[in-house]
Amino acid sequence: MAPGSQELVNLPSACNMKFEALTIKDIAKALGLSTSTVSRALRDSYEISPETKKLVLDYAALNNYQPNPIALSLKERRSRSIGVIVCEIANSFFSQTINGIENIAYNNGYNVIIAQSRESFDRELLNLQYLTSRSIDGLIISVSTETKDFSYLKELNQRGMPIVFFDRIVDEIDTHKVIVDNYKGVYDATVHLIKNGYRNIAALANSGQLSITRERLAGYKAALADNGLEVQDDMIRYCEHGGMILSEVENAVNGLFGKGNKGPDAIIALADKLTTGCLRILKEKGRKVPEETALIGFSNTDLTELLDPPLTIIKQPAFEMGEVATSQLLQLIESKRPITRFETRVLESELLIRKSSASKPRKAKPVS
Amino acid sequence: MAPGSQELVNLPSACNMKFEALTIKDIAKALGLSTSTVSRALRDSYEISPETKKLVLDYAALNNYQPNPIALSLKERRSRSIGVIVCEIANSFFSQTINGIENIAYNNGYNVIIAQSRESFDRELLNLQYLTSRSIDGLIISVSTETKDFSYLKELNQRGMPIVFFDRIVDEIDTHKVIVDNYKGVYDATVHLIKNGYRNIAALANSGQLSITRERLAGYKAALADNGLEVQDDMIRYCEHGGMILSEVENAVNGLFGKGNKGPDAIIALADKLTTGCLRILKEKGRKVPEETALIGFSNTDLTELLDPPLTIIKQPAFEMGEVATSQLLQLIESKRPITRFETRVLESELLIRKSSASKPRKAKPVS
DNA sequence: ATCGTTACCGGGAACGATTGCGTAAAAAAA
DNA sequence: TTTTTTTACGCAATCGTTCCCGGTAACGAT
Repeated sequence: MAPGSQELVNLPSACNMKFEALTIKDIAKALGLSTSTVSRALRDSYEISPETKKLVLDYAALNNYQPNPIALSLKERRSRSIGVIVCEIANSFFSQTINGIENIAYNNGYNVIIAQSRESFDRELLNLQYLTSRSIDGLIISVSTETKDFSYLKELNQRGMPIVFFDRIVDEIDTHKVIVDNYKGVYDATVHLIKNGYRNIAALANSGQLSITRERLAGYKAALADNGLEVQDDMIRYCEHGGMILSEVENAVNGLFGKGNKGPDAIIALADKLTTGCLRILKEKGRKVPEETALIGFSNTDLTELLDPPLTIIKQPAFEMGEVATSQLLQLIESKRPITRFETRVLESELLIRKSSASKPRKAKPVS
Repeated sequence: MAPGSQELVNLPSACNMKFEALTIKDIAKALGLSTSTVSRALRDSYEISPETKKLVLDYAALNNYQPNPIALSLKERRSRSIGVIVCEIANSFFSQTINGIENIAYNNGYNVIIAQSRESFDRELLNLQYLTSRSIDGLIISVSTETKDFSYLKELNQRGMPIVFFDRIVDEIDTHKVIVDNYKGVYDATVHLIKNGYRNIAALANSGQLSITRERLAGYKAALADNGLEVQDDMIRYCEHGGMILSEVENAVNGLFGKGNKGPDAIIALADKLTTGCLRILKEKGRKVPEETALIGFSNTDLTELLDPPLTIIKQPAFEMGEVATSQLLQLIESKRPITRFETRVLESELLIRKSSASKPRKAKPVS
């Protein structure tokens, strides 16, 4: 009896208690071949005769053979999965970024393992260890607002783990990065406020060591300076926990309206969570937006349009950022020879002007 | 020379091009032991002398040994990862659920692979195949609004894949499930509208075959009936794509305000995406909320409070739902003997009353 | 001195797939 | 017909880990 004429139905029966996938060994046994032959037939090796190939291929197709990715991973010493660490996925910016990441990753046969730092350095470290212990092939990360110590990431990178940073990048680690032009985005937004008559503009920022904080504040300061306005240090407030705790934002905003000063007539919030947090606090304090205090800030929620008032926002191309980051990472992973020249892709942010930054009703004299 | 006195520093050097993890074999060689002994020492077997154990354990700790999860997976025929399919993670409800899922999963040494169906049946199927080919140990899923054919899921389940449904469940597949009391949630919300003077209440729903649609509409109809109001079929509109396409919501809402009828004085939206979508359309149409049309709906965004007007919402305990679903799944996965009795956990939703459903200004006669 | 017990440890076969190498048989060249 | 080449396949090692078998000491009991 020819091998192929055997019954094709002796696959693991559907009544098995536990799902047992068809293996290459099963095919070999069923067809009276060796596993090597089956493996080569499936990979379309030239060493296998057309007849045998057809036999194997047909059997595999009929019984829905799927190569075991775990065995492959062990053999090839790669897991075909990449790790992503963000502070939280419930944040629109990050969930959109993840969409972009998954888009590219899945198309290239990689799966994505997502972890959340929740703006905590400890959790970030924990996630990092977890992910590396799950032997990921590469890492995409936007560091937490608490992170000051990058030694672990640095060491990981030096030991050969491909890493791509996005949004909150780390200057001292040389690798691919994706950001928006934070300087320009905030500069333009600040100028927009100034043009609309605001003169006492405060900034609400994440912790100072964050790349986005530095770049965005630089844009803010430059815009003020270029328009003859003084940069006042007490008009810049930092939120060490990135607005994860509302009371932190509350303290920051209250600080702006502290004793003695009349408070800012506009606030620019330099992160998603801070923007909506700030609006919430302003409403709680009963300050009218934009009449008493204008508000503008980074955000990627499409709900900002429906807020009261509709919020002027700086929007990042989150989806695209995820796509770019993943392409860069896959390049690092799949490159034959080590890559030494790294790129930092800078995308453009978008300023969506709405009511929260409407022209200031001028009841006083024009600006000095 | 005693085995332990060897140098402990000949680990894979940090200058390796590619990160090479320490294996049990390396430890064995370095310590002059066999791999079996090292393995047993690490697992604290009684067969190993305390001295040898200490030797191995110290060496492992010093050189930061991490067992290779892939090799373990291959040996134990389990991947220690679970798949999650939701329609989109950018949806607050789902991202919060995922938080709950990850919380439990990570604490139990599982990792989570997330896939998005984007309310498309085809993508759901694709994800399903992808996840199973990545040999996940179990699946948590909320089916897409398009899904009418559950045969693939059913077959998968019958072949032994543990599955837990949440939110959008499938009645015909017998397994653990987590939902909220959709009937009661909508019933109460509808009664709330009636109490506030609304009489012509429309419902905006996902596609009709979805479990949540059926349950929620039942609550809606019962509330109307119990209060002597007639259920009008043209006051119920369906969105086959779950509001992923805004024009779909627009058509549905426009249908409500069609020719001849004066339109509803209140709308209850039976899904997150529909709620905000509906508000957007109402605003575009220039209809005042709640004066002309009240709005109430499912939502889990904390931004609804800041909307114009602040939205009355039915909020689901998303985080808890994720936790419960994961606990159930782990129970299915790790149970020694097959589980035949399944539970459907029903949690309570929360009605947060805000301005969008405020009492109707009564200019007419009280109700008949 | 011999046997049985206990304590400790190693050999080697799995898990599922790939791959270098060896080698039959068949085909081609001599 | 003999030699060489080609074709087509199998054997066995490998990846990192576990675990079933052994096996060998030491020790007390007989």
